[in-house]
Amino acid sequence: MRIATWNINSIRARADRALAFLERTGTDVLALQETKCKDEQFPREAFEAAGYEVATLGFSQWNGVAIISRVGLEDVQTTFAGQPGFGVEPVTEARALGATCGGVTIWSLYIPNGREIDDPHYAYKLEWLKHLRAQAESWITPGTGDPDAQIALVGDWNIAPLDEDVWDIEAFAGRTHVTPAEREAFAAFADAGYTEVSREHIPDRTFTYWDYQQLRFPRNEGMRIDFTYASPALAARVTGATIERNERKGKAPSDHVPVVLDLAD
DNA sequence: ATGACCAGCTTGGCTGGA
Repeated sequence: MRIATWNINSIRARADRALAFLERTGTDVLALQETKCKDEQFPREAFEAAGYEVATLGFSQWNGVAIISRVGLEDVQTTFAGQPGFGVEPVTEARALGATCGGVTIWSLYIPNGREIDDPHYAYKLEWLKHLRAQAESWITPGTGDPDAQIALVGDWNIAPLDEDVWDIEAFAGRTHVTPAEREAFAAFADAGYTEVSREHIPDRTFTYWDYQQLRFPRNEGMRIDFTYASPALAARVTGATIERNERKGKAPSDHVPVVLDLAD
């Protein structure tokens, strides 16, 4: 089975790219982030015509996640327990969508950006990750969950875990995505029993995001912020991973590219 | 060329992205 995650940066602007990607790579399950549309605006028919089922979560033009599967799409969940909202009167955002596809529970995750270190969105980001981690741990803990569960936490984590995950760490002084607190929040998923399964298959300094501005892509000045955490039972099935760098080329690309994961049958 | 932001909505100048 082949699963992939991609921050598409508007599904309406790039449905053709997503369809071509599915056909070209033979991906069975695609988790999307930043679909940037309400559920009723999602171009689901195009994917259904290609033989996929579609689950979407979109409240407005911001955020938005989806799962597209041709190996079943069951038990759709539109939040995780305890998912924080943003604001004084917390508003839940469209950032987490779970579904079971071919026996694997896939969570399409769009972790909050954080904006600036002194912005309330930064504290929100850390809180969001803390609660997701607590739930993810419970899902594979005996008693509250199933130690044999096959769970994939995939998406745009908006964190560069290592200095080599950005083109120039000195350019990120005082910025989000590289702070110790964010990196600790990311590493906490490993402490909870999950393994980030893409890195061992992909060379260092292979990026998943390049800003549209300042020739960042031609200069390969990017960031690696899209990751795939797997539960123990799922991690044991991973046979390979790729970053689809060529998806950043051509007409009207997303600023992120897909991360593809291959699983043994 | 991989080339000097892009998306959506309020449709024209904002916000959000990272």
